[in-house]
Amino acid sequence: MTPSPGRKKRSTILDVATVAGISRGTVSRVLNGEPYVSDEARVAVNKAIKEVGYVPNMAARNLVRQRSQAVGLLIHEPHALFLEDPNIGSIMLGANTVLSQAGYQMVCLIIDSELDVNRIGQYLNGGSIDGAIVISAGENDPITELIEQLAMASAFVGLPPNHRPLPFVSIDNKKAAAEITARLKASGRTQIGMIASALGRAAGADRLAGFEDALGSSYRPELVAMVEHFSFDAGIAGMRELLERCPTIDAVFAASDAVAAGALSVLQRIGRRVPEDIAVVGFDDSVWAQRTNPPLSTVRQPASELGAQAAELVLAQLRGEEINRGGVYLETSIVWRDSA
Amino acid sequence: MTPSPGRKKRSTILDVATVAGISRGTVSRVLNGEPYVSDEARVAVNKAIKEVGYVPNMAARNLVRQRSQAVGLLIHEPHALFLEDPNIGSIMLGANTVLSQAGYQMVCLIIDSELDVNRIGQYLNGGSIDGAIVISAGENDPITELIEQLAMASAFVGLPPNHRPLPFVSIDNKKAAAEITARLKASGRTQIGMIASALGRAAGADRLAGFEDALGSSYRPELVAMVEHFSFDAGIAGMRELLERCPTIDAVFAASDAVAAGALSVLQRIGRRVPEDIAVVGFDDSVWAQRTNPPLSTVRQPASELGAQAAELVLAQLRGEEINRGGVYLETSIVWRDSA
DNA sequence: TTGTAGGCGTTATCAA
DNA sequence: TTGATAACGCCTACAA
Repeated sequence: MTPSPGRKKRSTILDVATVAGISRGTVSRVLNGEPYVSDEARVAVNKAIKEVGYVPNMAARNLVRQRSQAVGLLIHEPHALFLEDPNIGSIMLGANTVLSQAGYQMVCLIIDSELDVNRIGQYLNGGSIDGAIVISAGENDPITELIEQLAMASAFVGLPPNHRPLPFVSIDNKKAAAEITARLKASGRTQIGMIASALGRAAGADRLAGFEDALGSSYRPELVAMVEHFSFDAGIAGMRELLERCPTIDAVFAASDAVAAGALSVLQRIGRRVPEDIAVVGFDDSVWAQRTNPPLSTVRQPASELGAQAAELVLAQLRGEEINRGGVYLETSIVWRDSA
Repeated sequence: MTPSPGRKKRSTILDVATVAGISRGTVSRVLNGEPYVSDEARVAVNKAIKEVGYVPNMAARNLVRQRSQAVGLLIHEPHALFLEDPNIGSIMLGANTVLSQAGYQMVCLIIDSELDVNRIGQYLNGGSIDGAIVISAGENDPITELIEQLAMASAFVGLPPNHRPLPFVSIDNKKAAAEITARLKASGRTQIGMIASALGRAAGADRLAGFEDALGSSYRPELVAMVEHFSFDAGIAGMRELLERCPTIDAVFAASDAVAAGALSVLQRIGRRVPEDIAVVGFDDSVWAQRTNPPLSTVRQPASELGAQAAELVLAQLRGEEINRGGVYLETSIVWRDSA
């Protein structure tokens, strides 16, 4: 272990210029690949750069350029969800790929306390990032307000809270929920229930709305259990509640795969056969879906594409382009496995 | 959607000073909570700050201070693992809590391509972060080399690659693996196999070493299946291989819970009862462990504590303190559930 | 094609 | 206790 000797002293453009025997201006031009530099100079500079181990100081560069060439990915999830939600990882990877290719550094900022909220406010406003991708902001999110006030380049994954008119990319949760519910109905089930989660967020509320829509007049409110999160544990609680309220229930639409997995575990424990006695479907087509027993029928959501498109949206704004009003909707599809 | 009008113009210290009717120096002193400022001035400055909506420009501040008050969390995982590994989320949360309380911004940087490697090299060296926490770097990792060369404040979660003498916090994989294997043996199993993963990394290699140690003379090489990753799919492959090589196998130590879950799915499909016919144990005590059927006996690893301690290690170096040579080891424990 | 010099927004040193 | 003023390292007109 080192006795923490402090970082090595970094060399500056001036060092490079001195070694190369030319002016700082020319060094800078080489650095930025500008035209009007003699090959001779270019070669000398590159040599000198290697020699002194020069790396540009970002703070100085950002200061004068008034931009950072970085985009933040803000993650604002309740603890439990953050650990479970496989979509987040895919979204991150998708966004990173796009930003990376455009020469932007993606920096993920996680918001997990009041302290974080303030600090990140500074980070956004202080010029450390040029734009932001926001994942799952809750209602009345202060960060969302800030982003709107600053009119900074941004893109939400999922609908922005409080219907703020901000750029976003999302799936149509309502439509997708209606589709899979309809399929359940078409397969002959008659007592179809739902474990609805996170009703405080658009994704949660819309899935319930789609469920209602699809059922129409046969919708029975007592067959809906409302739970807090899109989590396994919530699935357990929701399934128990449903069974208690209606023991003869023969189908369940769980608001997410994790919820469905929780529900399955309850059914398994009490000996209900899936799908013979009761059908279960989920939402997300996450890694969970293929690993439950039986594997889940579910709605496939293009998670990494959501991240990628959100990144594109931010980049477009950074380029000063007009962007499509009303947000971007990506297609979902139904994946039918054995659980229904 | 806004026509991307560009961000609002930010106000500077000078604006605040003008409004408050005093000099920039005093404003700066108020901002940094320094002594020797009259109450009168302090009040006037705070009022002016609100009035003009001032937020410090980080680039300028970082430039003059020569530090960024930010710590990077570098995630360098193969795609699949990143999406599955529940430890990563806990580590992130643990580290963020500590850094946040110390007034540091944690920024996660994900390394997923060659492009990323170069860009992040600049990010590290260019003064955008003061220190780095590194999760799961592979052998001959260029970023690790850079960190060592720069002698920058750092902490690895898990052992640093190539035995580089860098600060780290880890569990004792070998010891923990030996313990759970011994327990398996003590429970009367006689044909104990292992699905060993990620042998190219210390965590993977050490778990196998511990397994060998515990078995001693009864160790049988043919009862070890080597797989690439700590993943569900690898567990499937490994279990199949083991069954083929030794159909009478009666216990399996899987190198991670995800691997164990994959193994369980194979056993279930072919109708072997767990734990009656064959015992299965995992490693991590991740969310997977409690959700398999039967729930997994496994090694509990204090993931969020690993993140927290890594953060402390970085902070200590940033304060210029000497740090404990030889790294920090955290305790593990065995959690015995129903799978063995 | 190259050099010069002003300025980006803060902090920090020194007088006052 | 406060106000000038010189850095911090880089980019970018402008002049040469």
